[in-house]
Amino acid sequence: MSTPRKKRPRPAVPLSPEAWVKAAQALIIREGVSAVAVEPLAQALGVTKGSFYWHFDSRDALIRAALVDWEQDQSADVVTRYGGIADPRRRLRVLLFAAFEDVENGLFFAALAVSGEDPRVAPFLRRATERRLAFGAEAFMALGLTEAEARQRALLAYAAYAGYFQLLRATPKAVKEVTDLSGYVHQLADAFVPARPSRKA
Amino acid sequence: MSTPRKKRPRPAVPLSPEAWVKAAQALIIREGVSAVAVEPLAQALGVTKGSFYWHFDSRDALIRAALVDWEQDQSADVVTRYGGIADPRRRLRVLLFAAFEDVENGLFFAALAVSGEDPRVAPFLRRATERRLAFGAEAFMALGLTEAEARQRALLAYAAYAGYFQLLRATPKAVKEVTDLSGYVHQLADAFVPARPSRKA
DNA sequence: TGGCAACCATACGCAACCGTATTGAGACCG
DNA sequence: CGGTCTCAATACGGTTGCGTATGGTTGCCA
Repeated sequence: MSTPRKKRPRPAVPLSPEAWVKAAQALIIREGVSAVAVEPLAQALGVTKGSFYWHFDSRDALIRAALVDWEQDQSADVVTRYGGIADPRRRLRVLLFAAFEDVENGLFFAALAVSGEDPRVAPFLRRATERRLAFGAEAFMALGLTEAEARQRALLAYAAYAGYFQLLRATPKAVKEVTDLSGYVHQLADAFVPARPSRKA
Repeated sequence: MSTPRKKRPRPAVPLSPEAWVKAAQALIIREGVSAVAVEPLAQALGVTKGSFYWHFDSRDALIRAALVDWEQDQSADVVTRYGGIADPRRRLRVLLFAAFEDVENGLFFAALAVSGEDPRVAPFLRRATERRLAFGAEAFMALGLTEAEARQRALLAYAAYAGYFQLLRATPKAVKEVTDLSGYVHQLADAFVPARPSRKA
């Protein structure tokens, strides 16, 4: 009972919109987009709706903001990793390992895929998927595959990626007791990225 | 205005619990478990809640019934297809093709994965996943892989399966414009099921 | 010190949905 | 014809969450 503030304690530091966005993203990862509700979220942050509706126009606005924030991180990441690597084989393998390493991002994507019918989510999911598939197909074409082959293989690799995180999200136990993520990705890479001429049985 | 029934027309044929279960399953495929709501569902079936609560104790009971029904179809299917095939290589390939061919089932599974945190669906999802992974690992071990290798490869193949239907569910356009499902599965099978000794470059 | 803007609480109306209680219509059967 | 069983409509109360209105507290600034 040091400084008895008059009535309501008033949180030490005011909430920024970013705090709401981060909290929403964390919630999306754990429970999906539909779980982003204003009142429970406010309670978790130690405030009430009154605060939320000062920062945002609506629940939808918060969801949009969370998705936009994610999408921007996304593209920044891809560009960063993409720029340097010239050799297409190495590029693909680095991409694969980087993708699987970013668990947060993978789980977020899986959570979005869960709510793919949601009109708020759909465009983000579509853009992310198309961008990634196009990127993969391009890389496989650089390896010498025809466009049709490359797109098919990119879809395959991407499905393995998406499925992995879906399983990790839905039944983490079943996944973790099997592997050794690194071994998994190695298998994936070996199976999908055509090996160099020199290869053993 | 042939037979002017007194007041309410009374649906021609009474609703059975099965009708509710089927409707719930269709809804799960399209919009996920959380979309299974009694009143909208009743409206879609042309009746009201009063009917529903005669057949079922609660909304949860309906969801459980829908999941149980699915799970039983599942095991029946697996047993049917599994029984005959002795050659492990063929067994794996047949299994893969059969799995991808059953689009309904794949989409239903993907929808469940969406609601994996839901305590009502979690056990069903877990059982289905474990059963499938165990089956896959067993088949790969029959091909001569060690247990660790086999489980890893089963996880990989299953992730490709789950991811495919996740993508099909979330962004069908991106998937369909690529492939030719048959070609996709062929690639998958060729990549994961070790080829016979005789093999070309 | 008065005023204004930022930030938040409280209270309210509203909609969707769950579950219960009660009533009612038709079918079958004695 | 009366009873009873099946299936469904209606009406009600409760909960959760959205969005709005309004007012209160704090800090800054003229």
